[in-house]
Amino acid sequence: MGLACQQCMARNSALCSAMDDKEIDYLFSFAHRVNVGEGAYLLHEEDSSQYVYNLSSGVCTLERLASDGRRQIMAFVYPGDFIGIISGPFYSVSVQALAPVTACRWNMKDLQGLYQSHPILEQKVHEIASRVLAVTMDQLFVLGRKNAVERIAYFLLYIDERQRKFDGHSDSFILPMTRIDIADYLGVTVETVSRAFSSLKSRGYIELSQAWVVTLKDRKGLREISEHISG
Amino acid sequence: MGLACQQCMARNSALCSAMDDKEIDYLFSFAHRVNVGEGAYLLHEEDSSQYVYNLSSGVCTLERLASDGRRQIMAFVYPGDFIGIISGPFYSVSVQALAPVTACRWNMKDLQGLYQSHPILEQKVHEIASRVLAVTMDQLFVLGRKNAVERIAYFLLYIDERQRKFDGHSDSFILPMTRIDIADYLGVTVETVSRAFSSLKSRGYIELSQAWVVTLKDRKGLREISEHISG
DNA sequence: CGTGAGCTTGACTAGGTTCAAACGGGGTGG
DNA sequence: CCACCCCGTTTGAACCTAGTCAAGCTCACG
Repeated sequence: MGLACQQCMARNSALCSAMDDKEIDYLFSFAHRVNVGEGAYLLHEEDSSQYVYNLSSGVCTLERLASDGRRQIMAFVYPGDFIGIISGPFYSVSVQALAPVTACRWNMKDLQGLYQSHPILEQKVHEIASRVLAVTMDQLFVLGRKNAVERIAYFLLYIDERQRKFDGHSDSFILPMTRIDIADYLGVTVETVSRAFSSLKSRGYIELSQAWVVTLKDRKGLREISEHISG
Repeated sequence: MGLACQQCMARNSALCSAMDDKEIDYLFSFAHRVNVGEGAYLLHEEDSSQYVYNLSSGVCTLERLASDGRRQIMAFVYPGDFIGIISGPFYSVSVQALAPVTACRWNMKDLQGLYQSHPILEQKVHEIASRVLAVTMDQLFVLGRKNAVERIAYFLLYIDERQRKFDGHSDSFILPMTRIDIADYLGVTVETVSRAFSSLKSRGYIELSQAWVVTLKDRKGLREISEHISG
């Protein structure tokens, strides 16, 4: 377990970075490793929230599905992110793997038990939850007030930010999600996503060597677009 | 202070309800009372988050303002609600009073200091934060996937729910916010809000004796509309 | 080399925005 | 006390963005 943690992609996550190697080993001695395949669900919104997960590898969507089929993706979950850190009876979102996923899982009770000996843990967990709330509010603003192209520009900068630490510091990255996922994240249709990509491409802001390989040619320009700065 | 707490409209809030009268008195011995007038800001998004507030009376908007004037209201804050329970350097939203507001204010440090002697406090605070996150995600779904009339139906049921405990159990309630506020909450324009109200009114789902006095004539119907159940 | 899933593009439609005007109710000043 | 005004709301008409439906394209895979 100790070795696995040293190599874990989540090694520098908000939680782990607060502890030294020995403490991490101790924390992870309570953890179970979980694997789920592409398209499978790590958890469902109606499940009782007894587990907390820390994503080690892969990418997930955090989503909610309406009875009529409409879907809203709340967030994309990357290695190092925590899932299920809520104190309520149920997760209120489902988590689906976009690519094969490995994660560490704790019993909520175990984790809460550790709070007494490691009070920093509880504080960190609260910090993580606060961060999630702030990001969700960013997203609220996007869905409430931005148009299609602004949303895509925002999305690309956001993904760039999130994946930079995995993909290295190049200007290109590979999108792990489909256009449908992007549409369901940004509250638009696939066609609108596609048209916005094409628009940004034809105007020279991005390059698409393949549909899912994006190169940001003009970050500053994208930022102006996403912030609605007419220039 | 003890007497004030007994009468406080927030007496049954998530936090207070976890403690007995004596504990509440102790908790509130650390609190300061704050008043702000209509239209004034209780706090700004860029302020450092050193205080936590508990609204005693009045109603606030929790909002974010873009440089180009676009505004998104994240939530309406009612008596008993907490504001600023985040562990990050800044509030990331501003809080504006729709009507004259009184609130109890704690120093975040003081509150955190109480965690040791009253561990239930920390747990409750986390529960409140979790609830806020879940509600914000409901809101995300609304902005991402619902049309104008569905949004208004959802909004009316939500306000009804929230205000029922203050306005009594009648079918009518008084909206404390303007149409513009509703528009900025639901991610549409004032005109669209107004048209949706008119539509629901002409179809018999609601009554408007004055613009801000709403009577729900058919809660079930409104629920079906807000859930997009075609009937 | 054929197939199919995912992506793009086009033409048309619809729902919401924009701009403009009228309405209504509460408050102020003559 | 009434006329006037102002602000928020409603309504109307034109416009436009994004949605819908349909066809064609690309590329990975069998």
